[in-house]
Amino acid sequence: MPKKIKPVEPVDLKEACIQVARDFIAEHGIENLSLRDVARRLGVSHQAPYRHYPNRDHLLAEVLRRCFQGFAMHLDARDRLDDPKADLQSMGRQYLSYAAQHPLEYRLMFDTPWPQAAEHPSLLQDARHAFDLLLGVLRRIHGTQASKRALIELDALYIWSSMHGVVGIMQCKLTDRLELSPQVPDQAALHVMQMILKAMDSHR
Amino acid sequence: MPKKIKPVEPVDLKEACIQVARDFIAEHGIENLSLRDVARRLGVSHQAPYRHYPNRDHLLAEVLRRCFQGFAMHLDARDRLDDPKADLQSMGRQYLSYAAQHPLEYRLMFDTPWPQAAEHPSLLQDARHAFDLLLGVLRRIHGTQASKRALIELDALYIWSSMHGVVGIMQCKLTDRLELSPQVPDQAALHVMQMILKAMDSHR
DNA sequence: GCGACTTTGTTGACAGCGTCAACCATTGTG
DNA sequence: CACAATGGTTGACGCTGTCAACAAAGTCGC
Repeated sequence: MPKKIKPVEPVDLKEACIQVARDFIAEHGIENLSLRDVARRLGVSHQAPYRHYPNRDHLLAEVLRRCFQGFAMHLDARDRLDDPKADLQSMGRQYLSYAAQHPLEYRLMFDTPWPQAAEHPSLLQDARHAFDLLLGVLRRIHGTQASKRALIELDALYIWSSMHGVVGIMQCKLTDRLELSPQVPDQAALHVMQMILKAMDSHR
Repeated sequence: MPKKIKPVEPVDLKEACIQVARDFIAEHGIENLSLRDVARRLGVSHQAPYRHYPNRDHLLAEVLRRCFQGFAMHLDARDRLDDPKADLQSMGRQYLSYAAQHPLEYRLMFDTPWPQAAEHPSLLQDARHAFDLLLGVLRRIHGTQASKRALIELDALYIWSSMHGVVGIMQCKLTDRLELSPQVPDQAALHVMQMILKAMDSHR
């Protein structure tokens, strides 16, 4: 399977590596990705990518960054609604649809130990940008007073946690294996969103 | 570092492999664990473990199973309280303390792609047992009528999701990197538990 | 124009990995 | 005693990431 040679003569090998790596990960997940395979698919020697990335992790970090950009764009492309709580729901649905459409990228972003993040500040920045989208919606709900800042961040972490958790549980198909009631898996994500809104409603 | 030879002559190499693997994972995480290293630490040839495990994943599955057993025991060792909601909180705290004390095992159980679960039914069984502890507490809250079964399972998934999510976010130290308000990281887990209880309180 | 230097890519090596195959030692059991 | 099973060893294979040396081509100072 990894023999699919693509004898391109890329204008920019650096960029081509990222693209090939993204495609591979989207199809087969990150675990079996190797730099040598990337090189092979580009019809280039196994060391060529090393001219552009000091090591595997740096390529990974760049791929990860692109994923976060795509993720943020996906969230941004939601149906925007005037009512902030309705907008939060819309964002939640969009979060779920991203996870459903790009399960492997999702896992890469949120379930894979990051390559020494300190060494990749721009990665951090793009991740932060995605998080800011959530903070933005919450600011519309709670207001922008400085006193609310901590509350907003706590709610953001809570919402993110819950959504991330349910996606993770759905993705590893644990639901199948725990012998739950038949309708439960389908409803789980929705239920989580309802619970989040309930908890938000009873806010001080 | 992996040169630490331990020339034991174990009564049971099969068991010793598990123990060494567990120790290694608890100390260095799973990513760098290799069967050859396990063998080396046991002062045994690199193929010896293959007499007892057909491949790497089968050893991993066994390690994972032990982790779930330990995890369930930890949850079971909580302060048991008569009030079911207080007991749920107690369980939540215990969940957090497990994650704090055994971060690498925790990640192994919940953030690592499982070795083809279908092939390891006993692993599934032990994971299920841990989940049952949560279901048990929720049954004390919601009652045991059959009509409540789906609701209980949905709540269980929700609670698990939220707790798992916040642990994951705390563990990958994202909180440090998102430039949150200083007090937020400390309060995050607590806040999530409060939100869970709020959502549960406003139940139909 | 030309040498020096940089950029980009190639080839070849090395050690570590999981795994397969063949072989050896011990230990019951018929 | 023969024999098979059990548990361990040695050696190989192809894969990986990475290091080192080298080659070709472009770029700059003079």
